[in-house]
Amino acid sequence: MPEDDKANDRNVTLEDVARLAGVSLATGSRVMNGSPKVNSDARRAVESAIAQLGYVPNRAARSLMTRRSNAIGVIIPAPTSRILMDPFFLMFFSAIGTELALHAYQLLLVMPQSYDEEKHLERYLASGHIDGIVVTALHGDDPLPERIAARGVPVVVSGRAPLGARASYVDADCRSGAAAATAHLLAQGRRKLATISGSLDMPSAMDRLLGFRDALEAAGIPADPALEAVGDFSQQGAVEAMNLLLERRPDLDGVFVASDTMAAMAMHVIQGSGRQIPVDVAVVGFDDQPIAQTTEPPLSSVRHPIEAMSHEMVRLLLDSIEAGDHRPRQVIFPTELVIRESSGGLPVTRS
Amino acid sequence: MPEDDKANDRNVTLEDVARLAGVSLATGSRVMNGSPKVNSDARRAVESAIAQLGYVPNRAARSLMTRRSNAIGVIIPAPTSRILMDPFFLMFFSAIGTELALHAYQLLLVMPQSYDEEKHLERYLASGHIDGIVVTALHGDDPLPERIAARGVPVVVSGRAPLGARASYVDADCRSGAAAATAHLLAQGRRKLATISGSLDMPSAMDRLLGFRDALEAAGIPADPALEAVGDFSQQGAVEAMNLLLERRPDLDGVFVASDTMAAMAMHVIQGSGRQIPVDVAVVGFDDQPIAQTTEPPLSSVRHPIEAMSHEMVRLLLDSIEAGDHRPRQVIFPTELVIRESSGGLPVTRS
DNA sequence: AAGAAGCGTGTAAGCGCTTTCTCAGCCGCC
DNA sequence: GGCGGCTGAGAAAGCGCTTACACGCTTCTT
Repeated sequence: MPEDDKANDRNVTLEDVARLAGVSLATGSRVMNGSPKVNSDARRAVESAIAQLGYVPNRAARSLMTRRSNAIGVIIPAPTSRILMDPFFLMFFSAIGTELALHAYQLLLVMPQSYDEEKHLERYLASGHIDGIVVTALHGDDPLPERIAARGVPVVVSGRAPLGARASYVDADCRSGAAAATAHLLAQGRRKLATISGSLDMPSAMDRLLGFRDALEAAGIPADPALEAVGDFSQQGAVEAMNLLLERRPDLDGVFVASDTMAAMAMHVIQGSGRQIPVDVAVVGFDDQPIAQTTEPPLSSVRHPIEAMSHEMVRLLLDSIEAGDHRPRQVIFPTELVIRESSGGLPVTRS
Repeated sequence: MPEDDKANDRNVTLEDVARLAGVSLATGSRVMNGSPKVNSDARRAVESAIAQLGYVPNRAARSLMTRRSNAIGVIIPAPTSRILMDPFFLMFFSAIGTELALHAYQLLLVMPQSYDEEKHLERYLASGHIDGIVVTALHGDDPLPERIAARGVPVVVSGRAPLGARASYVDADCRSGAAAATAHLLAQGRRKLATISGSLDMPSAMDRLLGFRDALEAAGIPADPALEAVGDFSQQGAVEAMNLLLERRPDLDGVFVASDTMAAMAMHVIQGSGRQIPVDVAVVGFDDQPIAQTTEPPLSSVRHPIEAMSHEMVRLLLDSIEAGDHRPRQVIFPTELVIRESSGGLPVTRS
C-alpha cells in the first residue's frame, strides 16, 4: 500500500484515454487499431494519453467484438513422452513465444491429457478461444491436426504433417541433412558407418534414417541392419543404442546420431569403451544445439534453423488467421552441416 | 466440408441453450456457474441442452463481466539460461498445466525477453489479463515477484522467494535432502566425499550445497573446498566439474550431485576414468527424475514431489484469487532419499 | 454556385455473458 | 383469509471494446 501506484479498483479504459485526449471513444479505438483515417493531431493526442495513463487494452472486450482471441495454442504431447525432454522443445517454445509476443498474441499451452475425452479437446480448440494452433512432436499419423483444421481453425504442424491433413507444416530437410552428414563421414574415409535413430514412428526420425541410407547407397556401400540402432531421442536410449552398436560391430569407425542430445551420450559411451573421438570413431549429431559446442571434442552437427522455422510457423498461422486463407502450405528449410572436431574433418577456425 | 459438422458461422451461445431448454438466459447462466438457487428440473433441462448443442462458454464475454481471465501466467526465464534446458521444467509445466485445466484455467507462457521494457511486462501482468502468476528459476534476488505482488496480482514462486517479497512460495526441503543423501554416503563408509553444485546464485543450489556441508560437519569431517565444484545445472557444467574433482582428488570415493541430469553426466565421466560405480565411487543425485532409473547402475537420488508441489502452487494461487486473500504463504515439502545401486547402499528390490 | 465526393469524427448498437433487481407463486402463520 | 417470508426465475443493465452509420466540413467537379 505505501510506495506503489497499487492496483486501482478500476483499470484504465479506452474511455479514460479518449476523455483525456479530448476525442471520442471511437477515435481512440481507431488509433489503437492503427486505422489510417484519423488525423495526426488526434492521433498524437491519443497516443500521449495512452502513454500518460499507462493504458492497456482489455483483451476480453476486444475479443468479444472481433471474435478473435489473439492467442494461439501450442499443443504439447504427454509429458511421459521422452522426446519432450529434449531441450529442443524449450528453444522451440521460446522462439514461438517471442515471435508471437511481437504480434501481440499470447501463447497458450494446451495439454491434451487434461481433457478426459478427445471430444472435449476438439470442442475447446474449436470454440473460438484460440485463433490458431501449433502442433508438435507428432507420432505417426495423429488425426488431431486434420480434425482441428476440419473445424476451421488454422493449424500448423512442426515437422511433416500426416499425409492428407488439411494442415500447413514447417519442416527442415532432414533427409538431405542426414545424407550430407553421412557423406561427410564417408569423405573422411570412414567405411563402417553406424547410426542411432529416433523413434521411427516420427517422420523426422525416419527422414534422418533414410538420409543416412541414401548416402551409403550413393557411395555404393551395402546397408547393414546391424549398424542401425534405434534410440528414442532420449539420453538413455542413446546409451543403450551405442552399447549395442559397439557390441555388434566393434570395428565401426563412424556414427551418425539423430540428435545432439543423443550424440553427446553416445560420445561418452564411445570414450568409455576406450575409443578415441575422432581418431577411432567419428561422430556427427543433428540439431546443432548449444551442447554440440561444449562436448569434448566439439560435435559436428546438422543445423536446422529453429528460430527461422518457428518464425515461419507463426507467420503462416497469422497469415492464415488474418487473411482467412486456410489453404495448407508447406515450407521446408534447408539444413547445414556444421563441421567440428568430432567428425575428424577440418576443425573450423574458432570464431 | 463434407464429413464434419464444420465451423458454424456462429458459435453456440448461452441464449441458444436457454431457448432449447425453455428457460431464460439468466437461468442458463446460473446452471453454468453451479448456483444453488435453481430447480433441479430446470437444471437438468439446461444440462441436456448444453450436451446436445456442444455448448462451450465464451471466455471473453465471461471475463468481461467477472473481471477475471481464468488464466494464469507462467513466467519462464530467458532461453539462454542453461537451467531451462533441464527436463525438470517440462515436468513442472506439465504438472501445473494439468492441474490448472482441472480448474478450467488456462496456462499462459510469458516470456520476459519479449517485452522491450520491464515496465511493459509489469503493466501487462497487472492489466487483468492474468489472474495469477507462477515464477520459476529465480536467480538471486529478482525483484519481479515483489513488483507484481505490489500491483495486487497473486504470485507464487517455485523455490524460495527473495527475502521480503510479498509472494508465496513452494519449495522442497533441499537442505535436509542433501544432508540425508550425504549422510547416506557416509553411512556406506565413504569418507572422501565431493559435491557438484548448481549455480550458487539460485537458492535451491545453495541449499543443496549447505545440506552437503551440514552432513559432513555433523560427522566431524572437515570441509575441503577442493571437493566442492560448481556445475551450473547443465550437462556440460557437470562434465567439467567432475573432471576437475577427479583431477584434484583422485582418491575421492563418493559424490553428491545437485541434479540427476548432472549426476548422469558425472557418472559417465567417472566410468570413463576407469573407476567403478559404486565400488570405487558412490554417487547420489537429486530430483529423482526418470533418468535416475535408467542409468547404469541406477542412480540413488533425492526425490522431491514435483507433482504435489506443482499442485500446491496452483492451489495457493487459486485460493488467493478466489478468496481474494493475498497474504503470502510458504509451503515446504519434505524430500525423500531413494536408494539405488549407484550409492552402494542396499539395492531396493525391483518392483 | 450547387451538387458530388472525400475525409475525419461522433453516436450508438451490440458482442455473450453475469448479476442485481424485481416479482410471481407458494408455504405457513396468526 | 390476509400477510410476511421464502424460493426460483425473468428482465434488464451493463462489462470495454469495435464498427456500421450518420453527419458536418472541406475540396473538387461541371
